Amino acid sequence: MPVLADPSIDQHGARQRILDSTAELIIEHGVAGVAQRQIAERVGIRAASLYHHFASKNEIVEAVFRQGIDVMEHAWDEAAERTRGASPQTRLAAHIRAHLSALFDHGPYTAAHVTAFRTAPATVRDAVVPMRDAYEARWAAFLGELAADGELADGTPVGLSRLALFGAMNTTVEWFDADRGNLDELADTITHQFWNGVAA
Amino acid sequence: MPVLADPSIDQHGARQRILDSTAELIIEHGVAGVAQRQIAERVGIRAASLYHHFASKNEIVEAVFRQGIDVMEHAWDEAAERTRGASPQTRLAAHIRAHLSALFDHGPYTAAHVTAFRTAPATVRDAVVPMRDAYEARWAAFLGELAADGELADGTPVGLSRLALFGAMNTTVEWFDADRGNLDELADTITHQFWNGVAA
DNA sequence: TGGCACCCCTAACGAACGTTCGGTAGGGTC
DNA sequence: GACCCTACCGAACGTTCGTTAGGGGTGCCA
Repeated sequence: MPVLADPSIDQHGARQRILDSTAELIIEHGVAGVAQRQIAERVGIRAASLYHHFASKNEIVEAVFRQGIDVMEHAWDEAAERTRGASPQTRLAAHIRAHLSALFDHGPYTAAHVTAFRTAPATVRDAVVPMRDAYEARWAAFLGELAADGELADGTPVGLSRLALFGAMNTTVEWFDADRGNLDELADTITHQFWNGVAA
Repeated sequence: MPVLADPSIDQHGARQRILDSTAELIIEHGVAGVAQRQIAERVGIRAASLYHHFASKNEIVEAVFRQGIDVMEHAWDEAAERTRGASPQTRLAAHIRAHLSALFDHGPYTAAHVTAFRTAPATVRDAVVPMRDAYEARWAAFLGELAADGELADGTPVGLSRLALFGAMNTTVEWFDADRGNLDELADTITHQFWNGVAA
């Protein structure tokens, strides 16, 4: 069986380059602000050729979002495995760092997802919601476990706290420059602020 | 001088209804996802009639953003005046509550601004940036003052902490339902989390 | 009564949109 | 040599986009 001639390699390359360009453009202009001719130009093909790889624009967008959630989930799993049995704060720090890694270290997919999901067409949103929910459920379970173990302050509204943390993490894509800033420091700051607050 | 017959009242009415509809649509679909014919339909006029009130779509969007920042600034000023001389935590709580008020209590303008500014056309962004910066400067000065007074933990990266707080507050528009939830409770949660953290 | 802002209309413009179509170059398979 | 598949193309489709031109009606003021 020929390996080098495997056609799925080339296909994968083109497909992936389409998703890459789309994700970058979505971050910049939002879903509705991206034209397929723009995507095609970045990839180096014509707009009509996109239809060889995807059935529609929405299908491209959906694939971008799915990959963004995939990246988050893999980052979560890796962090969970690496810190199994560690202290609550260590595990929390690892998961926050993993989420930021998904946003900055593993392509533009997660950033495209968290910034543009809300304004995407309803059909796309509906198709992706279950994956989103599954990821959020991991966080909810983790924080619920911490609360049950008495690691969180009494009366902490776990759901609200989680959403506030998500907000703090996800909006970093609007101002954090991964090329200049230090992602570890950013993760430490967010972790410390979430855990201890800023008061003296 | 006739007051009821003031023509600026009617003009203001139509103009404001245009901005209102535009802001609502922007929150839902992003700037590029909103068509002028949609805006006009909500207002109850034809798309061409928008040009009696604004010179272009971008000018409408810019006016929405400006009003959104205006609302934030007024909310800030009101909170600052009301809590002058109070404790740091009281003042912080008032400003957080004021920012959330701007997002949920005073029309869709602030929500449209914080969610859609990043993906708006560059010309619109550039025109609005000075107003944005002025508002952020108020927060920066306030938190800097707290740090100088020793109210914040040593080594707190004030800039990063402020941006994380902004992220937590601004993303509430994605999930908080002002009709069901209690805005005071939300503000208290965010304030407490920012100040004290969630740890037991 | 006439004028004149003001507000909105119908109709239409060129450009850009997502999408479809038929076709072709190149390589692998029988 | 006939056939098929992959990857892409140019051209065009109908629709929608932001925008413009020109006109009509209403109400205040001289």
